[in-house]
Amino acid sequence: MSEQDALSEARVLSYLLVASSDKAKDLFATIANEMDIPVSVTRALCAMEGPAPMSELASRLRCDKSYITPLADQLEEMSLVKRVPGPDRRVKMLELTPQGIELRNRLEARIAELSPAMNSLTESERSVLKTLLEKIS
Amino acid sequence: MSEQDALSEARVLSYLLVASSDKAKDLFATIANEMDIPVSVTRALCAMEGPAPMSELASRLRCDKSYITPLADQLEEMSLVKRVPGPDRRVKMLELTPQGIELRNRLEARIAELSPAMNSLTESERSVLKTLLEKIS
DNA sequence: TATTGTTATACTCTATAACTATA
DNA sequence: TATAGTTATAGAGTATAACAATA
Repeated sequence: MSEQDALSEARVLSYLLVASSDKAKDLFATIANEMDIPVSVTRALCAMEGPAPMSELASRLRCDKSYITPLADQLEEMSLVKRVPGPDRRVKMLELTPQGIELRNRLEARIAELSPAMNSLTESERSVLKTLLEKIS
Repeated sequence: MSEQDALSEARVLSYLLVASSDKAKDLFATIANEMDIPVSVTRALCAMEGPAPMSELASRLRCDKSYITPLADQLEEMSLVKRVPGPDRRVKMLELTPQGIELRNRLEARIAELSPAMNSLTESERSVLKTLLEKIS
């Protein structure tokens, strides 16, 4: 591969990453709209596993902590998560409620139905993609 | 793979796509900041190849055409592109100027230096990633 | 003094809708 | 009537900075 091709590859790959993530965001928007809930809520649910400090959700969503407070408020109002005490008294952990888990499961199912990654790739391709994305994240 | 794992995979993969593309956007922001130009300009330059209608840039950037007008104005003010006549008189094509090409080359070089995709993946891994991303785009 | 989360505010990005000119 | 681009405006999403409580 020539040096110029290598440079051009960097640009194209970065552009493709931006484009495909925009597409993933469109998918969240479509599903959020179907389910009549805010996109921010769907993204938060997809980023949550077990109980974790609010600051960890901020880092997973790559946003400022000040964005998490009203988001967590909304999630609590919708009874999807609850704030629980953390290891020290400054920390508040977010924990999915049973309703939160149930909604997250429905989200997963719908994403699986609509996602181009699920529809256009084989199982082994998805596995490779996941590995590669994890390497660059 | 169990059915539940397949669902969870869909969610995790979508989350990873969003996260990695956000990271790619951060990269553009960092470089734009270094070069003291707007992020929108860097993204436009990376999405442009030969002369193309303004509407095509909109579709490459996945934005509304109304966003392209002021962006093209800015690109012209910076002497990076010029509007040239298209196949019919409604269409305006955007064409990179020599300065535009020069800046795009510098952008490419900087992306190649900083991009996690270039730094953390081998050449063959990048090739696979590009193929997979193109499949789902 | 440093850190977690909160609050109030401001800003950036981008879309919507109405418009002009071509087709 | 439909399409490409333009304009003015509005809205969503998110960050910044100052603050409170705790470490």
